[in-house]
Amino acid sequence: MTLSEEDYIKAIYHLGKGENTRVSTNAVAEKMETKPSSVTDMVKKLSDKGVANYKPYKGVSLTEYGQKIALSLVRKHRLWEVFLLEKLDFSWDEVHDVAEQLEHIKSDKLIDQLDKHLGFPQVDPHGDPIPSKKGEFKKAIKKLLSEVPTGTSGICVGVKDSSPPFLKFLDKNKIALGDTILVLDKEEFDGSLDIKIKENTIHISNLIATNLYLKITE
Amino acid sequence: MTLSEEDYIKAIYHLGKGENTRVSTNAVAEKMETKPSSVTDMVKKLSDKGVANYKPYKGVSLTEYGQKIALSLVRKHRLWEVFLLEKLDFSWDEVHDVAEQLEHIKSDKLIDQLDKHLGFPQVDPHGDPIPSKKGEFKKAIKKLLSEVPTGTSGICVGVKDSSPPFLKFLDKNKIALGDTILVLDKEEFDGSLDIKIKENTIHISNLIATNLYLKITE
DNA sequence: AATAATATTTAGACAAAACTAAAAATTTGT
DNA sequence: ACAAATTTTTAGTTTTGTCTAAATATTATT
Repeated sequence: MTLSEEDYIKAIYHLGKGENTRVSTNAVAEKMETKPSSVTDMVKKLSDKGVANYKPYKGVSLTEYGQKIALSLVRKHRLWEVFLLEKLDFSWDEVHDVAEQLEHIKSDKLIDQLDKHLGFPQVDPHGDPIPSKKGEFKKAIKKLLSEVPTGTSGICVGVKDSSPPFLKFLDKNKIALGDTILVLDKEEFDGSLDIKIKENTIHISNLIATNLYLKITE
Repeated sequence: MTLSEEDYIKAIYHLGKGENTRVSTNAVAEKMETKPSSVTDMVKKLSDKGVANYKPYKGVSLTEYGQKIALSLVRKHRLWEVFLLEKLDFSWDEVHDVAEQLEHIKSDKLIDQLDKHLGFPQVDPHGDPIPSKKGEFKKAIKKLLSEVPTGTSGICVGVKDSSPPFLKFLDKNKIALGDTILVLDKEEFDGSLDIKIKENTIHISNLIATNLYLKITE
């Protein structure tokens, strides 16, 4: 697969949210920052190659083969993200763009050894699961911290309220995007909770918990 | 620079052996495994871009700017080679092809952090020096083990005699390509020497020493 | 159900990087 | 120095991936 073909495969995969749903030409064009006519040309080619399933005016989906390729790209992307964050001290928001380039490197040995070097991680820095070599992986869902049951562990991936006072609060309590959070206990009465975050145990109010998004894998 | 342009720049650089000498169209074509006419087109383009200096029928050389680009590519290539060998357990002969892809990744932070992660190595697994961020580096030369003075340290990069008995000897004495060798002592009388190789000190005959190539940086 | 709005495809063109075949310049051999 | 051999360039094509503009199909509106 060429670089460009791989990018289209990934776009179709992500627009279909991992399900094998048809996606529209315009949706792909917007995601790829290209024109719909270019998309038509490319999905025809991908169809000829047995990667995609294209019906004029009806959108595209990936074939089994196409999904395999997509999952292998996702695996590579997420492993590189872990590498950049853990070994090269990149920050949470810097990893994506470089991983976008690294995912196209072609070498099975490279990715197997990278996986080993990183200790076979299960999720990337954004809390998304890393597909296995065979393409198996658990789904991840995003939930408010206030909505998960006691005992749940997840990765902090976003805030609902992004006002300066709230962000300042997070900073003061050393809660950052990318941190792993474990819910230790929930107080029925006021909805406050005890959480473990980076070796520390802290107590937070319900208001805080209703403004923090967690990504959890089932 | 595009991927293809970068490959041409590297080819011109290496054919000129790092010196800023003119190289012929045919030489570039052979190295790039392409046709001379394609080279003519490309070097014209590189000239227009201020990267190369092309005179019809007289060959090409790199401008100052072109040399900077070449050195940055060499730096990236060699750092990735060290990474593959030291962190991902690649072998001596597997690193080149993958590094050839990785060297095109565009991210200054990536390469700076990789350098740090590897402990700022001075040479790559083939004994070739790694240019600094600014493009400075020492020259490396290849010499027979028998010809270097006592106290010299270098990397074993090749054999003159590649007959099975000799290769078997090397294997038995645990001498492999990529190993660092330090010359401890030379015996005037028969030209035999004491060398340190991977924590072990061994004694080898002159015949052996005249068949092993070492790469040393001044 | 007819028309308007939107989405998609087709047709034709372009830039990058390669190729082939033929022409032109340079180098070599005598 | 001149013909032969070699090297290099030019001119014209091809492929990949993109674009614009025009045509066509689908969906929405009244």
